[in-house]
Amino acid sequence: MTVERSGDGAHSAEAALIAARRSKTERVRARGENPFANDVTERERGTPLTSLAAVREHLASARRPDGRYDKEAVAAASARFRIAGRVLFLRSFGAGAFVRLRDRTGELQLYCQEATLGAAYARLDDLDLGDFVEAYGSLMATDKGELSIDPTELRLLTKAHRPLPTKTTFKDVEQRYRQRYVDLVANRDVAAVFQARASIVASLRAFLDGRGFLEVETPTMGTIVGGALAKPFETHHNALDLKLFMRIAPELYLKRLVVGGFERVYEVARCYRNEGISTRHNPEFTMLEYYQAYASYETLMDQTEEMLRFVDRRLEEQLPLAWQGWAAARPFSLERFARVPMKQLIGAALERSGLPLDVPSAVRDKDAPIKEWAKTSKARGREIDWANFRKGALKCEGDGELTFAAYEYLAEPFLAKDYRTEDGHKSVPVFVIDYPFEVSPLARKKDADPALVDRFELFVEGREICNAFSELNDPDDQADRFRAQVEKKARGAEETMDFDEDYIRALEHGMPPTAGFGMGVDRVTMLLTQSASIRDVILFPLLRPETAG
RNA sequence: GGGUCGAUAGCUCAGUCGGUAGAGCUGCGGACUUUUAAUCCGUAGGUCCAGGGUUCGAGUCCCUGUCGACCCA
Repeated sequence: MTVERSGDGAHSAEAALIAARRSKTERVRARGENPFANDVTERERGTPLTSLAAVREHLASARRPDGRYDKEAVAAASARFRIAGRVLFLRSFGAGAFVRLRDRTGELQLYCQEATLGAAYARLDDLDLGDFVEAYGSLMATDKGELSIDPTELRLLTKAHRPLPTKTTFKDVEQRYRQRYVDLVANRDVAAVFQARASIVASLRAFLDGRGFLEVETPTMGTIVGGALAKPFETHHNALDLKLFMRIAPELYLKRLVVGGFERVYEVARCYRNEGISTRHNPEFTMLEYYQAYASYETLMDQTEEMLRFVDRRLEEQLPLAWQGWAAARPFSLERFARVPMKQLIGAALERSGLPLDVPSAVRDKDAPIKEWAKTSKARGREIDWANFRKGALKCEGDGELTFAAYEYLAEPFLAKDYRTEDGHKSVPVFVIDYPFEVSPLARKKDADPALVDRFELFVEGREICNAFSELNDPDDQADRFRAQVEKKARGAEETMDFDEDYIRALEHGMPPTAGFGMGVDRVTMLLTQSASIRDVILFPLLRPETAG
C-alpha cells in the first residue's frame, strides 16, 4: 500500500487524518519500536494474554449486584494481567487517562496514570481510536465502580491508519455493506446478528447430527440444472472446454446419496440463482437440505417444529441479551403451528374476501367482474393483486397450476393476518400442505389423490421458510415429470429443470421411501434476528462495483 | 423491470425564496488526577455524487447518468 492510495485527493480532510496517524507511526518507529508488533505470545512476553472477559471473571466476587465493582475488594485481589485489545475510547486528564479496550470477549478500560506508568505515559500520545494495544498491570476499581487495569506497561501493537467512525455512529447502508469490517466494529447489534447466524447454523447441525444425519458436500458446478425451478449462473471450464452451471439446489445429488445407503444426509448448501436482487433475494444464499429415509412429509412437519424451537432456544442461551430484544420485537410465535391444505386455504380466503368460489377459474374469463371483486375484497381489508393474478392464471396450463396461482394471490399474502395466536397478538406459522403435482416435479403423488403431492411449505409471518415433501422414487414417474419440464422449456418457459439421465438411473437402482426438506438459512436468520433485509444477514452481499474516484 | 426517496467535511446531519458552505463529533494545540456521548478555550478540515442545461449568479431549479435504500413485479 502506498501513501498516495490512502487519501482520495491529497488535501482532503480524510488525508489529513490519515497523515496525522502515519506521523505517529513514524514516531514509534523512530523510538525503535514496531508499530505492527507481532511478539505477543507467552513465550515471547513471559506472561500469557488474558481475555477481557476472563479478567472480569477473576474479579466476579468483587462485583456488586448493580454491576459495579467494590474498590477495596478489587484492590485486595491484587491480581496482575496482561491484556490486549482495540482502543475504542480515549480520554486524557492531565496526569491520568482512560483507554477503553475491546477484544472478542468484551471490553475493559485502562486507567493510565503518570505515577504508575512513568516515562511510558508519553506513549499515550501515539495512540488513536482503532489502534490495538497491549497493557500489563494490576486491577483497580474507579470511584464509579468501573473495573480497570492500572498499567505499569503499555505499548502499541498495531497502528490504525484510518479513523473509525466517531461515537460508534456509522449508518450509511451502502458503506456498511461495502466496509463490513467497519460496520462490525461500529455497530454492535450488527455483530450480534452474525453471531446469531453462526449459532443458528451450528444448532441446525447439532440438531441433525443428534438424529444420525451425515453431513456431506456435493458439487456446486455441474453440466445440467436441477433440483429447483430457477435461472442458473453460467460459467466455463477451460481445460475441458465445458459450459457449467452453478447449482440452484443440492437436491438431486443428496437423493443419489440416499440411493447409495446414506439414509439420513444433509448439506448446508451455498446456492446461486441468477435472478433479481431484493430485500429477500441475494444471488448467492444458503440452504439447508436434508433427506430422511423411511419418513414422510408428515414426519418432517413434526421435526420442523422441533428444529425451529431447538434453534431458537440455543440462540437464547448463547446470546441472551440480543435474543431478548429480537424476541420482544417478533410479530410471530413458534409455540403452535397450523397445518392447512392448499385447497382449504383458498376456500377460506375466498370466504374472508367475500368472493364467489369460482373466482380461481372465472378470473380467466374475458368478462370477469374483476372490478366488482376488487371492491368487495378491498372492503374486507384484502388488497389482492388482480392484474398479476389474472396474468398468472392465463398462463396456467392445467387445474393444478391454476389452484397454485389462486393460492399465491388470494391466500398467501394474508397468511400472517389470517392465522393468529388466540390473543391475536402474534401470527402463527402455517404449514401449507397438499400441493398440486404440476408445480412439484420432484414430489411424490398422494396415494389418496394423485392430483396432489405429499408436500408442505412453511410460512412464518407470511414468509416462505421451508419446502419439503415425500420424495418421488418411482423412476418412470420421475422420467415423465422431467420430460414435461423439458417440453415446457421448449414452449418458452424460463424456470424449468433439465432431464437428468443419471438421476433416473440412480432411482432405477432403488431409493427407499424418503422425505426431503429444504430451508433458507438466510431467511431463518432474518426471522429470528428481526432483520428487514437479507443483506443484513449476509456478511458481504453482492453490490455493484464501486466506481473509481 | 416499474415506482418513491436519497447522495453536502473522516462520521452524523442542517442548509429558508436561487445570492460568500454550516453545526456536533473526529483531528490538531492547550487546560484539567476517577471519565462513561466528560467539560472548557483555540484551530484546521469542502470535487455540495458525476456530466450537461437554465440564470448575472445553482448545494438549491431542469435533464441525463452512477450508486444506494424502500415498495411493487
